[in-house]
Amino acid sequence: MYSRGVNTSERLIESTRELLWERGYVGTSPKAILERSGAGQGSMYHHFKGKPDLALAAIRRTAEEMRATAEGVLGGPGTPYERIEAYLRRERDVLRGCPVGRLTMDPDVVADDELRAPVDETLDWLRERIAGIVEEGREQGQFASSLDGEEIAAAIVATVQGGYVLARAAGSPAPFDAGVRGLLSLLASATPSA
Amino acid sequence: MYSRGVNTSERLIESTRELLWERGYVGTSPKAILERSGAGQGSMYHHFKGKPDLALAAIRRTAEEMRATAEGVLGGPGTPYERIEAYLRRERDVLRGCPVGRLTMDPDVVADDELRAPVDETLDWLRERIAGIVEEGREQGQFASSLDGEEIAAAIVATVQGGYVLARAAGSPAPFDAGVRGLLSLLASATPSA
DNA sequence: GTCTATACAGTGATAGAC
DNA sequence: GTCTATCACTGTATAGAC
Repeated sequence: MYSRGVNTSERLIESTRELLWERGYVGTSPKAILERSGAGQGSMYHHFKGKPDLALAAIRRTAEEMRATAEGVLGGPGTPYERIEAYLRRERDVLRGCPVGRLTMDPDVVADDELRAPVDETLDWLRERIAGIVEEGREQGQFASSLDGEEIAAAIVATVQGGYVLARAAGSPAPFDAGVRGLLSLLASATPSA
Repeated sequence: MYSRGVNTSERLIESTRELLWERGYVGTSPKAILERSGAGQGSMYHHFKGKPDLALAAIRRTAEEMRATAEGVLGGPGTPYERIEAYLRRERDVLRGCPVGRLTMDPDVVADDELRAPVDETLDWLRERIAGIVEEGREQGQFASSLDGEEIAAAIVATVQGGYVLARAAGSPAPFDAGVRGLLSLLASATPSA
């Protein structure tokens, strides 16, 4: 429940974001959204065309937020390795998983191009952003020239996304942290001089 | 009486396995299972206590199968690096995702210890199995002694699980393959002599 | 073991009053 | 803009006949 200062449309979107993160698209019912937001049936269908429309607004906002969070770390100070390390080690609520990545396991999201688009664009942007940083590191001689920026970036983002899977399976953040350490140890040893 | 082919209980389990893979636990209804298996309502509740009980049987079988498939590659011939490469490059229906890993995004599976157990045990076994191979490679001098077997194994399994996420987001297997190549390039360069 | 009938809450949406 | 009423349909399960 949100304070009365925030308008109904806003509360609906925020409640939907929470539920999509917790239960996914298939597992989130309009009824649950209404209960959490404190809005009535009529309000929801006044502001949004239906469940997919509201979910789209929620997914777009979550995607934007994830992008901003990542950019805050990746665009920070430090060497390429340090910025990648900062991204990998950044504080996360590991057991909750990634609010964007989890949507890829939702059949109704993947089947709908409009719902999938923000997910695709965000993860694509993230890989490109990291690929550029790896290339930067190569040019500076921090990484071996044999490395491919896009491939390393894909491995980095996959390690994070897969780390969530392992952590949720285990009921503990430990496998996530182990994977991150493993990847960083490989990256650290992939220097031209090593 | 085997003359009529596969028995009903078997068909129910197989149909449930398919649906869990395609739509997850929350997205799979008893009705859909009955339609796909050709069984009637009564048969299902005769053989199984309900949806969770049937799902448990299906998940256990899928987990066993995944383990056998992985062991087939990891226990094969070749150096430690080659066996890990064989595991990473093994043919996969990438866009369908991992039938075990995808269950970790299902709130009702993660919330139920009995349903989560086969998922946990399988991914845990996989990490341990690969960790042993990495240790083997270290002892043989193929991998740098600075590497930690369990950490590298976590990174490997996470790259696969996360690769599925990236591929499904993109609607293409390309990011999965890129991540695998990236990880292998890092592993290949993490030799004591490199 | 399998079938049909039944139950009853939940889902996703529409209609119309205020 | 928001509310309540209503609706057709699905989800999950039980009962009892065959």
